Amino acid sequence: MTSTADAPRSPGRPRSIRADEAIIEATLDLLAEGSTIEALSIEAIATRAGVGKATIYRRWAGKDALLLDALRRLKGVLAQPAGHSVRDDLVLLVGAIGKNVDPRAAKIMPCLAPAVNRSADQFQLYQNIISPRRQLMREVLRRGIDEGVLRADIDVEVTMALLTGPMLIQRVLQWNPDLDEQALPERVVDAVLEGIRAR
Amino acid sequence: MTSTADAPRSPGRPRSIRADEAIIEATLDLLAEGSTIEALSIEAIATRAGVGKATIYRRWAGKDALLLDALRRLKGVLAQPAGHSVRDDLVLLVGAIGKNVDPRAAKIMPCLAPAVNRSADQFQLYQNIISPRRQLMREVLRRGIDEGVLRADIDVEVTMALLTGPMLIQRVLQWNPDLDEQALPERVVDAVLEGIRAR
DNA sequence: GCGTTACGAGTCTGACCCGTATCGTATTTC
DNA sequence: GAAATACGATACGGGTCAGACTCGTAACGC
Repeated sequence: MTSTADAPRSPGRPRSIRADEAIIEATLDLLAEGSTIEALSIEAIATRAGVGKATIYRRWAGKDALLLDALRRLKGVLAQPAGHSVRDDLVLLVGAIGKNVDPRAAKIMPCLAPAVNRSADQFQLYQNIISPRRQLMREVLRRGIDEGVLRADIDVEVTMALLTGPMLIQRVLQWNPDLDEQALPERVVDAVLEGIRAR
Repeated sequence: MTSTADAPRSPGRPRSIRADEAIIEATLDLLAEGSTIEALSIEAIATRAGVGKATIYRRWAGKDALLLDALRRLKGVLAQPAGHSVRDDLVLLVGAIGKNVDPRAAKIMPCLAPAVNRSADQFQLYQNIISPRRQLMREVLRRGIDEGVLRADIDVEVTMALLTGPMLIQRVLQWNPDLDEQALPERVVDAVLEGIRAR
């Protein structure tokens, strides 16, 4: 955002907060309605927000800067594991993957996949968003090891990929349309816990 | 492609096969260089291929049809599991996920994620590409169950997601930059086989 | 009230692109 | 050699968009 933290009381009419909101909301709405990131035009955003183009350019340097701000709004709150059962905590965390407070996020997220690998900035943004969630899961796994519920020799990072991957490809890519997304978190956690080898 | 199977010997100059090649190659090259699907223009392809635009429109109805043909070239050959050890076969199949003969595919694949969920056609195309691979893995898992190597009560579809997901998010999304992609297939298969619960 | 800044709406220039058409030329069959 | 079809190149009208700009108006501090 352009705004500096300090506000030495500048003269003139202050910027409209409603315009800020409207621009961000319009951006997210358009994305959620199916527009691709690059098909999204400042003109369309301005029209949708009921705002002049200049009002947008006055706040952001360009589409990228605006998008960055808009996408930040999508970060849902972190799920809070209860801390009783390791299994239940994992089910909660796995179920929270790709599930955001803002329903628009579900439509928007898949669009970010290509962007993430093209610019280092966007890759960093992505990592910043997911790393706290990853940390949460890491802690639960470590707790499981400490409590003796999980084997001590597991690779925690691989295990996180194991738990996250299935849910992510299903939610983002619709990898297998026949899978029951509702029941998946539990299924995944239990399968990973027990293993599939016959005993 | 436009070409009909039968060739009743049409008069006039035949279409240049080199042009066909050049157009497809130019398309894949541009995509691999970072162009997004929708940023890709017929004009850019024509220029890159050293070809007139008309030559492209003579062959394909539009960008979509051309892309469809071009992307078909990326399908790698199916990995062929040896059929001895279930574990080794799974490691082979998991390692083959997202790994294509054409090195450009790695750059192009992430771009398809958004497209897949926007049009039913493209979703179908995607499913057509992955479903034979899925079938291959399904057969290995079934064989494992029949041979008594795998538990009989596992959900085969969930297990496939379990094996595929981690590899896919790592190869396509670079989900965790610190993970050793080389060793991942083996790690994933073994973890899924053994489970992580302490015993 | 005055200077300052923001506002929505609109205009303008210069890109870029699509899809078609038209050049003159090349390559094929009959 | 004539008809047919392809070729690369280029021009065309129609479209969208970026950004910078201009209006007349609105909100703020002094």
